[in-house]
Amino acid sequence: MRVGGHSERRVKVSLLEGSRRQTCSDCVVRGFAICAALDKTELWELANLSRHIHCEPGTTVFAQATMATSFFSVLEGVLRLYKLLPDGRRQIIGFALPGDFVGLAGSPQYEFSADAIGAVVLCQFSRASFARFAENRPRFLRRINELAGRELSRAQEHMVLLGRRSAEEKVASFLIGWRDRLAEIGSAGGVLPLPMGRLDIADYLGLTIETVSRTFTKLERDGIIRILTGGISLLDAARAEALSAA
Amino acid sequence: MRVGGHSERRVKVSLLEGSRRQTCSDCVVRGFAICAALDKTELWELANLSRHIHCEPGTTVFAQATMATSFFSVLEGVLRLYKLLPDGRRQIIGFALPGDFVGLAGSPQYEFSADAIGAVVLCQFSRASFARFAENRPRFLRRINELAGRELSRAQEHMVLLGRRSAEEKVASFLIGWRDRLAEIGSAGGVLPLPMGRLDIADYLGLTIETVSRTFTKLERDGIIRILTGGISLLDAARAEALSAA
DNA sequence: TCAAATTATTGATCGAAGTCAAAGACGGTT
DNA sequence: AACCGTCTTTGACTTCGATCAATAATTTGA
Repeated sequence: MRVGGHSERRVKVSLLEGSRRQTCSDCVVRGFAICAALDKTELWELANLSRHIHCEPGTTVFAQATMATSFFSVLEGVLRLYKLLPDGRRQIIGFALPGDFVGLAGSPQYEFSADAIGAVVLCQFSRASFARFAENRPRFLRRINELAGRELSRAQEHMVLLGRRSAEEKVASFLIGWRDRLAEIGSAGGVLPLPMGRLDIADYLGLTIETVSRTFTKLERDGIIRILTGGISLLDAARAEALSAA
Repeated sequence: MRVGGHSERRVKVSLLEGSRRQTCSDCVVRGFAICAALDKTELWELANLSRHIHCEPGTTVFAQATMATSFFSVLEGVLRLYKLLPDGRRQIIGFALPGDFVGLAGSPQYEFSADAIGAVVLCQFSRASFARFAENRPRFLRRINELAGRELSRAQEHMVLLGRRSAEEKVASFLIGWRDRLAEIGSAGGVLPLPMGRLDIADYLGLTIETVSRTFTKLERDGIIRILTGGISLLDAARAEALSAA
């Protein structure tokens, strides 16, 4: 039974149930995805290079060290992006949300793996045709730079978290960061859905599943969050932010 | 006195003593820096936007959260790039070597600080004029993408290191990675100069200075490295690589 | 609606890395 | 060459998070 008197049946939280469209011009992520930099004609051209794909929960979209033949833009759902060590240790390097562009790599192979958490819809481009399309479109190239810069900046913030923060700070930072990312893509507040499991959170934060679980429990005991099935509710955002900042 | 019978006076190792030129076309880093994508005319134009600056050891080139008015390309020496937490904890997110381009940020403020380790020569660009120069040069923009992608890929590898590797693996990975980066820019082998101090290494690896020192000593006891002042010699590269990979 | 499988929580114990403290080595200066 | 300040190494001890192990909650599927 849960500690702290919260043994009632947990409220179920779900996430990002959008409608599906088939044309780029009224795409769900049109405003903030890679294609935000394009005009109508270009959009139509790019549409002809793309196809939508639907992934079942748990599907691997692409695997580390395989040939990087495609790029993807997330339309719906969440991907976990991770790298594996030869002995099976896993580091999740990020979660991709609607609007995120995934698969850009320096090398001809993917440098990490990506799989679907829950159902996912992707916009797929062949690497070659995408590169050809981008080649002489400075506006588009600048847009790619912009997204890559944002990605890099997130990676740097994550290095600080992994290298220099305590377990409690890590979990609090994760919750605040997740909340902010959902807010960016326009998700409701109040309750925070966490579609990924504890193991994913652990592998994202460089912790074990037990430590994550204990830390969630501690945050709940301290009145900072309320644990729900499939998510949490942020009872004391200010305190969580304080933990997450310092 | 050193453990293991290595108490003789240590050999001093120094690094990257190149000659200085004032024109772009025979710049030391011409082959692999950002400007590798430019033709003669463009190079001349870009040269007019840049000035060389020399930094004393320890100088801060730019500080986190200040206005990002300039970009830099490293010509000689090494910069440490780091983020600070409010309470003073530091995470070094990378070392910038000759050819590296530094200061690209999503935001108008620098997202990390950079200071010189030893003497450093930089090629400085004003952000605004650099952006204007790049704006309509797809080749140049693609070059920026390429460098940013490499940077991102390094950051991802570093997240795995910080989140999922033991102290010994961290130190071994650092040494192998450093060796490979020096090799890329054409540095001699045999002895590996380490211009940064133990504290820098610790803050890069998410460890304390004591743990780094103990780990160096252990690697030396195990016959994998030999500790020299200002560097190490890799006695058993294969064993170090094994530690660093798995 | 119940049983099996999966995922999350909790407890007890262990160990890798951190902390505190002291000594040793090195580099610069006079 | 001797002194001073800084950086590095080593030792003793502590602690945070990992590991091992069991229980509880939730989901799935017949």
